[in-house]
Amino acid sequence: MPTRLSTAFVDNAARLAEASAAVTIAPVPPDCQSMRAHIKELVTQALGYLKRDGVLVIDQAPEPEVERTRSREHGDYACNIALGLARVVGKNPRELAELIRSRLPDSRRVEKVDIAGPGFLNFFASPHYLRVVVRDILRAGDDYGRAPEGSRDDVLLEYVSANPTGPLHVGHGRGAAYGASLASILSAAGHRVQREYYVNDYGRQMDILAVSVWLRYLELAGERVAFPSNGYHGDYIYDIAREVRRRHGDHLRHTGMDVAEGLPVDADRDGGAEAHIDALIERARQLLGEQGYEACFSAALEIMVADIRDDLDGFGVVFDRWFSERGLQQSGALDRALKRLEAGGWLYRKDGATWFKATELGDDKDRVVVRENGRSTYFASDVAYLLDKLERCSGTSLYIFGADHHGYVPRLKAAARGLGENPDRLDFQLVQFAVLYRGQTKVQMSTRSGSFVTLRELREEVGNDAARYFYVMRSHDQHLDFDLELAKSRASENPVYYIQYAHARIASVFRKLEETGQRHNLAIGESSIHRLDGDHEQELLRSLGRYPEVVENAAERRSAHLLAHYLYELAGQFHAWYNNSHFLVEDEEVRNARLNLTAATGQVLRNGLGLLGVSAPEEM
RNA sequence: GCCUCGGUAGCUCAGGGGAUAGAGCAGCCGCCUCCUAAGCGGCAGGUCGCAGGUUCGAAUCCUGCCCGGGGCACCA
Repeated sequence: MPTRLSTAFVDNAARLAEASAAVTIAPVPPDCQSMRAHIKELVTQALGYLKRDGVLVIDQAPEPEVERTRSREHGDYACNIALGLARVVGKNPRELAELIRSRLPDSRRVEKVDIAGPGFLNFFASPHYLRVVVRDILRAGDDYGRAPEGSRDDVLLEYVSANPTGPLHVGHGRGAAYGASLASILSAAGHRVQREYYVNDYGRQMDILAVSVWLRYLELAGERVAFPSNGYHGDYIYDIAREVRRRHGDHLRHTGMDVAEGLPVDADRDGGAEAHIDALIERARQLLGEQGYEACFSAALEIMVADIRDDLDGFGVVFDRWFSERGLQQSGALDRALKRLEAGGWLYRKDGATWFKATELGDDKDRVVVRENGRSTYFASDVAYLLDKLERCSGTSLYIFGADHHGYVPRLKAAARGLGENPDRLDFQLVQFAVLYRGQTKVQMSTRSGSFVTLRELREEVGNDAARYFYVMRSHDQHLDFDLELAKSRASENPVYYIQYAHARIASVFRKLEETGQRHNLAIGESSIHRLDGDHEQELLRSLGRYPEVVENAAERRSAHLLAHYLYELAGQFHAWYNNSHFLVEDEEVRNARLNLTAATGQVLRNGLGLLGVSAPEEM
């Protein structure tokens, strides 16, 4: 197949775009595209030609699916479009494949195209392309694999959003690691990403926190008070109480008698514990007054949020905004959202409460938005926050929930409909649970037993790198067995160390080079890149070239584990090559070509690990 | 009961319409005078839970069943 400059096909593309609305042209120049996207476009254009010339009579050409082949015999990429389209246009698949092939624009990235099996189009990457991969990587550096910002729709990603009533535990850790990695991946794939943590700083659980803190505060002050069974029992409550004492001295002190007098019995049966703690909250409000209560409440909130934030920061998990639920009330956003539902006729009153007609919008039951007691529900805040998000973000509002929250999906979609918004702009990713193992034995997660439960303890035990990687190495959609022993192991069976070791080895090659007084000459390496003809080298080249589409794919499928797997594979290919051949050879062409490939591999490992929040050490 | 995620090698998991189903670990056998053996190579290992269906083609989609995780608040 003769080669033509790729600009030619861009021109073709532009002309075609005018000729046929069915053909859409991506705004990304071909050299920045992943190979997969590039081939997709070649096929799309061929279909466009066939359609324009009346050879194919179709309304809308389907978007071609291009996949990497499993076996080398089938080239590098395969497209099955002819198999799917054959029946629609009444031709046999192989014949159709031949037609498509005949109209494929030339590309220097494609060596040849075969028609195989029942009608697959098999694309073989050109040697030119494979060589250019190394050059591109070394030139783009940290930007290799990054699509231009804004080339995909904007995403507002909300994740973690754990209640600030206690420290993060290992379950939150998975959502945090997954969310942070996904945010980076989406951003690399060209989405503009806003990361948000929704702080539930309003409602009964927060009141219980405030009261728990206050009671511990009284205890520290020397009062004798019974602690409610439904309060927060963790030791961290004492820490907060100490801080409250430091700030407010004895100003919030009342006698144990005054606190306890006339409260319903704290009993497990018949909701006694609930009634007890509610009464306790009321009592705190009375005794402390609005200001005193608020002092206690806000200290508890502030300290807890600061702790969570510090924890996440230490884990490399960051947010652009910490969105306050209370803020929704204060700003009037909540009222506005309810009015919007009201205006659409989606609210009604029953039993003294205000209900949202979720059932008519796809949920399985109606939801209360304002309780009989006049307080709005958590769901009402959710609706208000949703509205706010959809107004602030032109694209997708992406939620990362623990799997136990899956029931929220239909009600939030219903809310979107009720607000008059398109529910397809919401995307929900459910993160399944992680179970910790120490070797073969399951780690019990009870707070009581003192075995570890917090994210911080996990990070301290296995380190941030292992924790970040382990959390995302399985599909988020899948239960995760997290083996602490494996995570700490410094051997090849531990995938994090295996990958990091590959990176460290690469750095060590360059250190060794310097020690021997030699220099890496990029230019010689580039012009000699054709000397990389060994099987291991060819395989590495192919994998390196695949990186951008791995990122693309991981973003589309919201699957960080695809990147984790890829890096593991890439590291494996490097180790195999390393063991199989020497880099610091006499021949200056071969040496520099190999050093270029080595440097490129290091760069891709670094970029990929960076997206996962894992460090790429120079030595280990 | 309803909703949801799953059942793929001894174990942990990829693959989620396509061409001979893949890794790692565990098992067995090999590889350091040489840039990190914290590594590499080889062998062995599978009725893709079961039964139907759709399709030119099903581990993959649909239905039913069996087995497991999780969820179904005027809680947050």
